[in-house]
Amino acid sequence: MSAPVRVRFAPSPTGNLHVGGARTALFNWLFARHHGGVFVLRIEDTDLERSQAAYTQAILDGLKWLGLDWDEGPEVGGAHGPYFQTQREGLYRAAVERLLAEGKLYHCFCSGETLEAMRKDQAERKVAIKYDGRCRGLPREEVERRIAAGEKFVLRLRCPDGISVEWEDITKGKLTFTSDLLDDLVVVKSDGMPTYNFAVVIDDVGMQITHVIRGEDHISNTPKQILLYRALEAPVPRFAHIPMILGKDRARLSKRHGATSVIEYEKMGFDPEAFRNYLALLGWSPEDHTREILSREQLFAEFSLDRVSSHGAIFDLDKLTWMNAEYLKRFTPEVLLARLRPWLAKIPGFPGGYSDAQLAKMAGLYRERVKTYDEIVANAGWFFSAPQEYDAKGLEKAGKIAGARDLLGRLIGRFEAQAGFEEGPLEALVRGFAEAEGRKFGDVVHLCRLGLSGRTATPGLFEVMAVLGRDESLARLRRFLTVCPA
RNA sequence: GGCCCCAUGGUGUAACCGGCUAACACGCAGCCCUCUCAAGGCUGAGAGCGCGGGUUCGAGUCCCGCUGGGGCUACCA
Repeated sequence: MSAPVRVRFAPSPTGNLHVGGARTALFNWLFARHHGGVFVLRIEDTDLERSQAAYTQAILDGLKWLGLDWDEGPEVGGAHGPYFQTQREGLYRAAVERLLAEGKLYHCFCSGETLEAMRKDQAERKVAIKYDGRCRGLPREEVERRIAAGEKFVLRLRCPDGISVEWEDITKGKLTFTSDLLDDLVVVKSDGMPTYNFAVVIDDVGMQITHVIRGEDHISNTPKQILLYRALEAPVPRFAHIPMILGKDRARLSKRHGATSVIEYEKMGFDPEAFRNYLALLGWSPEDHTREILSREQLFAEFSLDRVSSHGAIFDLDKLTWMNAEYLKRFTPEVLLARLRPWLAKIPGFPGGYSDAQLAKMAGLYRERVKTYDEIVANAGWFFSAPQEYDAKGLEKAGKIAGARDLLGRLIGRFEAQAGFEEGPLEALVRGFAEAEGRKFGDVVHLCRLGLSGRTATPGLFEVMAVLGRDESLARLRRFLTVCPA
């Protein structure tokens, strides 16, 4: 038995959950579930300037919306907490003291301006930009004196020269870096907070993370972190760097490409399961790639890091939309109604006098006609309030039907005489009526549709009438009679 | 500038350790169905696998170079 799989998603609360982060979280979650491992959520809030508690909540909400549940982390706790980096200062300090005692760190008093000048010079000389180590050999007395004098300093890790740092990345294969190009990275900032690279390593070690699955933008951080693992004499986890999610121009997805945070997709009316399914297929595919609609159980069963592709993937709203529609089509009317309720509630007049059964039937009528939840809001409003106006094109067409108003009048008479109000008999009635009148069935249908909805496009007329009910249908048609072209 | 990653139709992917007429899906076009709109069914266009060299009987699949794209080069994460 190998050690149990422990993975983590470690966002920093400086914004909402982005689709890139969401996909990273998803892959971690799927990997953990596939292996029966543990999925840890850790909040990296060491950037005091930009971190906000509200964002932490937004990220948790985003993960919950996607249905990604974590086994350890905020709200659920766990044996390896705390799960906020700002609450783990003691752990960092202990590590720092140890490394300092072992001579693996050193104090650096260089100011921002000094460093800037150094980099500018290196840039001009077209040489690798890195800290030149000028504080590396400061005498102990000088260090102590300057600290006592209240000078600001950071702590840097002494990086070995001339060695090659490499690891076998699960998705990228063997990756190699020369330590000569690596900075003596800052481990503790002058405000006393650990830097990202340092905190990550301390926490991944402390939380016994076995696999680090993250975006490939972290590849170049990895050798630095490996050096840190070595300094700490801690086991190095496996790494899997997954490709970025890109905009249509192949640049990393950003606001200018459109919506980037998952909350925006929720607001656009996407179903979380569909969104999650779509995200799973961005950079990964199951062995049988002809199947694309995958339940969470199927994803758990089939997810594997070695089937993650190695190049960036463009986020395709069209395909996401298609997938969303596929999900809607698979829902029963009752399930659809349940998911739709928050959206329906925005419609003036909702729920009118309709029973849940009627509402479910209505949802069912739109199931194959809308691709997102908010489309139904835009299209089904007329169910809840009679039309105040009628589609201009529709009226124009009605005007071309000779004697439309009288025709409609006679049809209303027939409806009034009709005992029940089920779609089958209604259709039979209208077909018979059209034939008797020598009219095209379609003309009669279109006239009714316009009268009932004010629209030229709705679900099937007779199904609509059955849901609206006898009284409402007749009331609407009678009103339409007063404005119907003669 | 330096370092690193990547490269199959418009998009997402597939093609096992080299053997294809390069597959699936989205999107697109046309047709069918039809009371509208959808949905559905059928058909089709669209890549010869970034480019150039190798290796091999044979390469999208291996090697080298180039080009292109992306990422990182912070006391941000």
